[in-house]
Amino acid sequence: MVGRSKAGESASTAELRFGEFLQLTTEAREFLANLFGPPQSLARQHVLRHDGDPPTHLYLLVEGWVSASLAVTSGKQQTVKIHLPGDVLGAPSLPVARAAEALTALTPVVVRSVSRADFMTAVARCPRFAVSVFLSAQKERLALMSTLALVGQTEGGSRIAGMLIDLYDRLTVLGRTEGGHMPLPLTQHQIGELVGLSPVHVNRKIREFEQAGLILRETRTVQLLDIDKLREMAGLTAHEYLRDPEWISLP
Amino acid sequence: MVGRSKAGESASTAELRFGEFLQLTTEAREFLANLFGPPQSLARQHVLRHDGDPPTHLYLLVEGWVSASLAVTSGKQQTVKIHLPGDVLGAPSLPVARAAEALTALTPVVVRSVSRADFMTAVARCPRFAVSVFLSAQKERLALMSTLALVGQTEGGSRIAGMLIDLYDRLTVLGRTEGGHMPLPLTQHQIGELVGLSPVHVNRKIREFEQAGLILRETRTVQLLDIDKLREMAGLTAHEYLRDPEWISLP
DNA sequence: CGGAGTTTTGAGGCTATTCAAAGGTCGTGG
DNA sequence: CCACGACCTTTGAATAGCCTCAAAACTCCG
Repeated sequence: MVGRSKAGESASTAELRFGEFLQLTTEAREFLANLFGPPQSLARQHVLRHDGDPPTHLYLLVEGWVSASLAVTSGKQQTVKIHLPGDVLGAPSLPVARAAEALTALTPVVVRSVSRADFMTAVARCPRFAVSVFLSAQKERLALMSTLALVGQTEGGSRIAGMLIDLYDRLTVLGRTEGGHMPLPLTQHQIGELVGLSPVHVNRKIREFEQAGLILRETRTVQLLDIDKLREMAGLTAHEYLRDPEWISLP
Repeated sequence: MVGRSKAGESASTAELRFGEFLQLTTEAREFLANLFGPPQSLARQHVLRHDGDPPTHLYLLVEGWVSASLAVTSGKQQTVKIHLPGDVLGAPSLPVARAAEALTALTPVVVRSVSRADFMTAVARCPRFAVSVFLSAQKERLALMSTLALVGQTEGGSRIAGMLIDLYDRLTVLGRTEGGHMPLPLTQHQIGELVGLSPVHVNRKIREFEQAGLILRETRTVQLLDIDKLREMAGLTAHEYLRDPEWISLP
């Protein structure tokens, strides 16, 4: 693992996602390594794709955070997903002529791109890949459904707790948390766009959390002091994802 | 078209969905006809699946309306999707051990079921089917993203307008609207669970809509009197879905 | 050190919620 | 066919949660 090359690391990012539900064969590893283009570095604030752009490419996020957001008339924006390393960006707009979501780098990022033609060809040619990306898409649906439930049915405190727990759990899988400690490179304004609250109200709630001893803020970082309490506030049932389920028989 | 058999009608329901993005081959038609089991009738209020149940099957909705909803602690519920004829029910829970969404018949319904094993085998064996269901899944993600944007960023009136327009457009594709007229077999409580408002507030807003001359209510039916105005209130950009895009090359 | 962006705080107002109760509608059983 | 009960809709009043506006304090980068 030590001294692995840049290309090697990128490949492992791809395997992280596409091997999530299915064991990867050596052949599939080979296949994945060549599907995505070379790593590209982009600065914070860079817009990978505006909404309305023709969705010609998908991106594999290798490093950094990216937001996917929708504009509503009245100038407001809803962030529908915070993408973390390993995520595939831009897939929801595959079946439409103009991209629905804007993709914006929240931190400096590294991505590898693939044309939608190449991506869909891979889906059609490689059953293992098809099953994998199909199940990933369903997982994303579940994530959106959970967020919708949170935003639609709970008050501010629960929403923010839910957002923190979601990011914490996902970062933990990536090995990027440590004793309740996690990176959080989001402004309070951005948190508001994520959970459907005004920046001012986000501030008051976060402040309450801190005074209640639930969290501790540092620069671009938070420490979750009472994860169980936060999880309970969010009030969502955690999902147990299946790996290599017996009911999938590949040809 | 006249005097078509029950089985024939069911098959056409399947083709409606799976031929949405791709032309169906005769072979694929054959394939689809045998994938789903026989039509089953279920009464209104019947729960096809509780949340927490093992998600052993998917369902093709042939006739009627079905809601997919998530429970949050505090006893509230968020309806994440109103399913109409042609929809596939239950797919989001494919990758998890216990179903996240409950599926409830809002009207008397007819469904055809398929085991998840058979469904996933079809994905793995038939590239055309894989591409089709993959794109359908992305379309569902877009729908959820739009709903989330509506619920997260707009006030009550816009949310209800958005819900009406969404259902109107989907029913129109199915040929079930006529001059602004559409079926609406939802209680105001259910509308509230859909858009994140209390039943009382839903009532007041709907009442306002009626007094403003935007809609006209009849039993289990609404007439949209000013569709353009409602669409503007919703404030979401409509998506242009692609059929048989040139960038999909099948083996 | 300057300036842009971010966080914090206060005040007032609006939207939506809860609770409670009355009035309707519909299906069902007598 | 009518009467009853369950559910749904409607209305009012009080309250809670959140928003907007505005300005001050702070942070970070150049």
